[in-house]
Amino acid sequence: MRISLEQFDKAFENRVRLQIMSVLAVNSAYDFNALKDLLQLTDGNLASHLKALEKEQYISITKSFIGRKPNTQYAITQKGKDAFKKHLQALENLIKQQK
Amino acid sequence: MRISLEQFDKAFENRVRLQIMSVLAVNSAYDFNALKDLLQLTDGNLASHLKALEKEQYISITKSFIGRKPNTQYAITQKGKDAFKKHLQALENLIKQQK
DNA sequence: GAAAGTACTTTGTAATTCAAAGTTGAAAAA
DNA sequence: TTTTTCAACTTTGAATTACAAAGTACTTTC
Repeated sequence: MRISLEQFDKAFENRVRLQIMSVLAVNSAYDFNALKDLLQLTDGNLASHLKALEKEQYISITKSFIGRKPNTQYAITQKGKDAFKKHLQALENLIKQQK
Repeated sequence: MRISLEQFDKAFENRVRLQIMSVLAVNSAYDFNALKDLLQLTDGNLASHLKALEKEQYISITKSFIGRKPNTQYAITQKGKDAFKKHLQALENLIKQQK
């Protein structure tokens, strides 16, 4: 017997990125500072994880101003949704085997 | 709101170790070559992942001979069971939020 | 004009991952 | 009895990843 490790998405192996995707999957958009607060990360670290997800085209970035303050919103893309769903399915299968 | 990233176990972040734990959770024991075959890894790579899990005391190692050949068996410990269960619970919660 | 806030980027260091090569000890083959 | 083989590692080295901290650019508020 063999197990394919490729059912799991490398981009979601890190728990910060897993959580970011989880948040963006259930919220139509989320901004930088709210994510930073939610996940308790330094801004540099958060920015680099977001960049990694953007590089995979799993999230999109929209910059604007709210009042006079700059605001960056992150949203999941269709590609991101598909990939995340597939990853969760793989995790679910693994969990199911345990029961 | 805040999310604790610590609900996820660092030792299980890597998908090789996640799969090893999954196999050992449902099999009372598994040997080196069977794991190697199952996961399609080089022996060095597998040995290092097993060592990482042993270091956490999540698995135990039993060396013996089968016929005249050396055989190393790996088994999950109680500590490993508890940690793995907790990790799966965290994953399950994350999945549940998506539905 | 100084300080503060947003959202980065850069820098530097430490940790992680992996393949490949080397090692050990016992057994089988020559 | 020397050699080869096999199991199960350990070591090495290189690439990648993760993270904090510091630096940057632009703007606004004091």
